[in-house]
Amino acid sequence: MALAHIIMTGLLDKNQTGYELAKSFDTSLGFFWQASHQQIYSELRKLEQKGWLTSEQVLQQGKPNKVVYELTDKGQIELENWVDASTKKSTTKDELLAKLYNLNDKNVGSLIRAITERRDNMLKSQALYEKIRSRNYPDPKKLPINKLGVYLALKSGIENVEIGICWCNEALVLLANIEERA
Amino acid sequence: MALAHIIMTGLLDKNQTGYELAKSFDTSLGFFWQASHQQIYSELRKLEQKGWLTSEQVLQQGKPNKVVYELTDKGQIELENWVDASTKKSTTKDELLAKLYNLNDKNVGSLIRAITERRDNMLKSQALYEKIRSRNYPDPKKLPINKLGVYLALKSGIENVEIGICWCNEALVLLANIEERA
DNA sequence: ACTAACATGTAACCCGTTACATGATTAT
DNA sequence: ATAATCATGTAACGGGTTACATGTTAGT
Repeated sequence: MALAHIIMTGLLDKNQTGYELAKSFDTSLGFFWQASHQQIYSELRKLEQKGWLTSEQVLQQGKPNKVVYELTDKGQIELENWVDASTKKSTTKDELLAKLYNLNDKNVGSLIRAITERRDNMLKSQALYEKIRSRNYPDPKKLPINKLGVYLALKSGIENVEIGICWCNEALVLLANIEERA
Repeated sequence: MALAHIIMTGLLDKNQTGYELAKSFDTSLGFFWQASHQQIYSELRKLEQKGWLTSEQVLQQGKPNKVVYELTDKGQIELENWVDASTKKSTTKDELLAKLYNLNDKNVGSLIRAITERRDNMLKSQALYEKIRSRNYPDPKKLPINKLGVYLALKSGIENVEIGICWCNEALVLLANIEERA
């Protein structure tokens, strides 16, 4: 049931469409949860049926019409209950590390390419997160309580990409040595 | 299809039962992939049907009989193709960070408890990983190629829990301040 | 001409979780 | 007594992925 609550979390600050929420899942929400637009649209309809959200059609010209969702009081109560309830452990699915278990002199090249690709992605994420940090959280000591949690989540993301990038660089050095010998 | 290949990876070194593989998913494989025993048993049967594994019944006394699986040549080829194929991005699902977005003076207490629990779990993981490191990888420079990949995966896990623990500690300090004021 | 952004959706399928089930042995 | 370890499994349900579908406007 977590996706439901994360979508509602995305609607705390401002009302949004499914499309906008999907974009959030590519950026800010994206470093701790992934969801496709199909999942989001279908979940939004379920949440409205439960009375946790309301929706409003907005007609547009030159663009498709859109549906803007808003959190209800009932939804807010549900969110609070979720926060207080027990929290599931975080999970990771990382094919790359599994592939590394299979390292040999025939597949070093493929693995070097995969690690390089990961590093490039992480560098992009890092740039994005740092931009958000310098814009919205230049002085973390002065944050009001309602922004502190978001800041902590961002910080976690930044720290993770940082060591992720270091790890990629170190791994690439080690694997480059092997490839030379082969 | 990744679970299939990760199970086969688990059978590279030695033949194992579903039960033993499930335990690996609680420890070594566990920091980059999670799977329940139900998933593992059903996947093992599928893999045997595809001819990527073979199985052998081992009768035991005082314990339930067990089924030991072995990787076939066909399975090894399949594994190699998987390593060379394109790698999916790693994904994370982390409820705790989502809950932090909802931080307010009423739920600080719950969040402090959740972060404390996470830190305790990470400390346990850290102890386990460090034990594995000191036992099997005391001198990483002298590792043969077939152990280097596993070492790199372990290193990634160790680095992740390390900064994870630091992050928890910092977060707890910040949230403790808020709780005092409330 | 082609691609990206905008905006939403259906359908089929596979993956993953939860609950339930069995039954002996060993340790606290 | 109670719980943990060993060892495997079924069934129901819900979550998530992949493929397909539509149609305009703005930029290269």
